[in-house]
Amino acid sequence: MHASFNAATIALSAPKFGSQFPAAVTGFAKPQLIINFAADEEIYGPGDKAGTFYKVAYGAVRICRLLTDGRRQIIAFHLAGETFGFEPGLTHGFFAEAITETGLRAFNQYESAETSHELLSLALNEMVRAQEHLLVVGRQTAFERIISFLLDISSRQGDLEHTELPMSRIDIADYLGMTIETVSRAFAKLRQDGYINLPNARTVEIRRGHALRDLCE
Amino acid sequence: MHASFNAATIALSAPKFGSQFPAAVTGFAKPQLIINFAADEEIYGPGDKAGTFYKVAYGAVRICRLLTDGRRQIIAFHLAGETFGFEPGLTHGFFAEAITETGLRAFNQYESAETSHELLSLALNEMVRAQEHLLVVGRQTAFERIISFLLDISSRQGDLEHTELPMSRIDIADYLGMTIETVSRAFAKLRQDGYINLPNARTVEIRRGHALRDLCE
DNA sequence: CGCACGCTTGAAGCGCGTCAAAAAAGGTGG
DNA sequence: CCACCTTTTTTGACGCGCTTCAAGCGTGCG
Repeated sequence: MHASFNAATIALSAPKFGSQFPAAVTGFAKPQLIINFAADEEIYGPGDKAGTFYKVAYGAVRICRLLTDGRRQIIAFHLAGETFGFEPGLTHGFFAEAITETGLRAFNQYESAETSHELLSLALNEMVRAQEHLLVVGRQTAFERIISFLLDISSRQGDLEHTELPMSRIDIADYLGMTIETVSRAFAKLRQDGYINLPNARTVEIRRGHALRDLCE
Repeated sequence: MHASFNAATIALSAPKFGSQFPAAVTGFAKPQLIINFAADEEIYGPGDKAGTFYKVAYGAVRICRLLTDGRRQIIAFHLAGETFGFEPGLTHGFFAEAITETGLRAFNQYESAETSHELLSLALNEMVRAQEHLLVVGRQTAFERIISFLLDISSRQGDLEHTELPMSRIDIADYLGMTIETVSRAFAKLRQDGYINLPNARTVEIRRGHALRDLCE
């Protein structure tokens, strides 16, 4: 909560960041302030002022939304190197929370016209990510969803054979629109069938990535 | 198929359109060419060259994606006045198809830097639409999904008490991640419980919109 | 150590999908 | 306008996949 407040404060009140944005987004920033969040700490929530976006320095972030009875849908996970936080209006409509201990670099969305094209590209990619996730959640079986998820995360981490899952089974379930029990059973089945190793609950070693790809098309 | 080819041709080879884009997007265009499509005609498909976006003059459009075994997910419906077609890469990743007889105005995405902000806004709105739809598909019951769908479509058409559905039950099912039978049963239940009238399969009269809103939160 | 929390596994129930067929709507030609 | 066909929608019966409920298991931390 405290660091969350700092995040907004720093990002919105430090005009000196302006000239660095274009370079920073592409990864060529000068040494820059990193805002740290503890596990499960809120980064922003519905109603909070928008206009800032974030690049994950380390850790992982979940974007989610709740129904009034507590049902939760995680819209996206963001890992190190990825960018999130853009919204069309003046305020956020979703929660962003640190999953593990996480560091973020903040950028002001309206600071520089030069970033507009870059920002458009990021927004479009995020749009497509959500759209493709719709296919997974809407039309794939529980088993296929887990496979899609594992292939997605492992490819984004760069190492197919050794994948660290920063998120809990509950997070995975709420991302894929299922329950933790079904998530767990799907993992167990994949291990039994020799597609993956599970040294522990948060580590996945994909053994037959190509075969897995075929299983969820 | 034939008109589909025309669409791409006209939009990409007519530089005279350039100066009109900013005004056109905001609805102040000079008289402009409308490309017509028959019902179920493809507007573009995966692999087709992107860089053009479209504003629906009349009719309705579905954006969808297929799994290899034929399962289909409709990502979005676009009604008269709405804009679609932006993609991050050089080629499209989805199908766009006319649902009914439809007329479109085409715009070149890269023609004018002035549209960049406007385009960003459109892309962000489309991103949020997809993200919110994820909550519906991932976490709501079949019954709630139908309610969300009806409220969404009717509000976009402007008239809550009299809503025309341009799309079939199959389209609705593929949009909400369910089957046509379940869609039909949900409609029947809503009618039995007095929430809606169904003069015919494509016309819905919402009788207790506020109560419906409460039912799906 | 022992409690707490996250994960796994089992058993039972239910919502939705599947299969099947009737009913309604739309389209065509006479 | 009606007869005939096709397509869409509705309705019913049944089965399965996933959720729910419940209990064990492993691991970390005070």
